Amino acid sequence: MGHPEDLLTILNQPATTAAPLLLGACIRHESPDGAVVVRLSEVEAYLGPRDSADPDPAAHSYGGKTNRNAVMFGPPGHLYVYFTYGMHYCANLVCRPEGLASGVLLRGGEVVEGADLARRRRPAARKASELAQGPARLAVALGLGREHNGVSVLQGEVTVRLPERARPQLVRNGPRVGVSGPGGSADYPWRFWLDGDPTVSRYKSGVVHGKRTTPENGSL
DNA sequence: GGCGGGATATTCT
DNA sequence: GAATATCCCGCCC
Repeated sequence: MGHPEDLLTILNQPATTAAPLLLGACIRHESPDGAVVVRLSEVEAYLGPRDSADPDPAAHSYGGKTNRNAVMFGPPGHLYVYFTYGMHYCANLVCRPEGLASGVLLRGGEVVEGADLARRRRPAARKASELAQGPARLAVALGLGREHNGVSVLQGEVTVRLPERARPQLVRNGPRVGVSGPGGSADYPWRFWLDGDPTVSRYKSGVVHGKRTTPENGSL
C-alpha cells in the first residue's frame, strides 16, 4: 500500500477512473522551507483526444500537442503545471501511457502537515480549510509553480501517498468548474469530491463567465 | 454568506 | 485580439 507501483496502476487508467481513486491521497512537497502535505478532497478528470471515443473538448490536450501541454502527452506519474488567468498556477497528475494526454486536476484538499508554512504562503486564507481550497490555492499552499511542470511524483521532492484504508467517505461527482461550452455540461460530470468535506471548493452558483451553470454545486 | 468587478500573462485564432 | 481548468477584495444583504 502506498507503493509507487500502486500509484502507477491507478495513473495508467483513464483519468475518469483514476480521479475518484485519488481522493484521500496525500500530496507531499518537500522544499527548502519545509514540507507541506495536502490530503485531496476534490479533483477533476480531463481526457486526451485519443483516450476516448468521445473526445473531451475542455481538456488542454484537446487540440493536440503544444509547447504548453507537452507534459500531458508524456508518461504517467508526472506533474502538469500550467499558468492561467495571468496569475495562477494549477497542478495536474498526468495519467495514461505516453501519447494519450489525460490528466487529473488537483482542485482542493486539507493541509495535514506544514500548516505554518502553508499559512505563510497563503496569508489571505482566513480559515485552515481555505489553505488549499481551489486549484490555484492548492498550488500556492504546496509551493508548486512553473518549475514543477514535468516533475515526477514517483520519487523526489513531490510524492503521492495513497489512502491506507478503503475510503470511508462518500464520493460525489458533478460538472467541472469554470468550464464553459459542451465540456462543462452534465455529459461530462468529471468533477469528483468527498461529500461534506469543508475543503471542497465553493464556487459561484448561478453565473460563471456570464453564463448560467447547473444548480448542482459543491458541498451541499 | 453572496454577489460583482478587476487583475494579470500565456496561449492559440 | 479574445479567451482562459481563478482568486481576492469591497460592498451589500
